[in-house]
Amino acid sequence: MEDVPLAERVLSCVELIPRGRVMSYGDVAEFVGSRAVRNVGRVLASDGGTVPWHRVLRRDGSCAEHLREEQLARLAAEGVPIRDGRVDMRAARWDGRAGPRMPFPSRTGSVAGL
DNA sequence: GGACTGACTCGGT
DNA sequence: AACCGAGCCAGTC
Repeated sequence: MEDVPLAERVLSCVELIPRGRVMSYGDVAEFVGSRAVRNVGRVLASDGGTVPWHRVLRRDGSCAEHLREEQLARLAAEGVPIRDGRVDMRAARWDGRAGPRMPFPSRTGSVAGL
């Protein structure tokens, strides 16, 4: 994770996202130790075909136009909660550092998935 | 070496 | 809630 190109770190991170969970572009960037949040999208645009790119979306749960349909379809198939065309980030957002089953640090005080 | 780009994010209106 | 403008930085030309 040091001399490896950012692009590879990004791809590795995306591969780690468990089924049924999502991360925002910003989360991925932070996870790989970069603030190049825009590059995450660029990396996926060129090499995303090899990783579960559909588990990466915007912070507000919406996603890029050209991906919206397929992304939502795939996520829905994995059981990701979707409300009115956007992913329910509160419930599906995954913090790689904390682990797949961690409840959410309560911005809302409630637990994920409820 | 410099300028441009983008699957983003955030704060202010 | 939606729109706008500015900041961000690795890759590409």
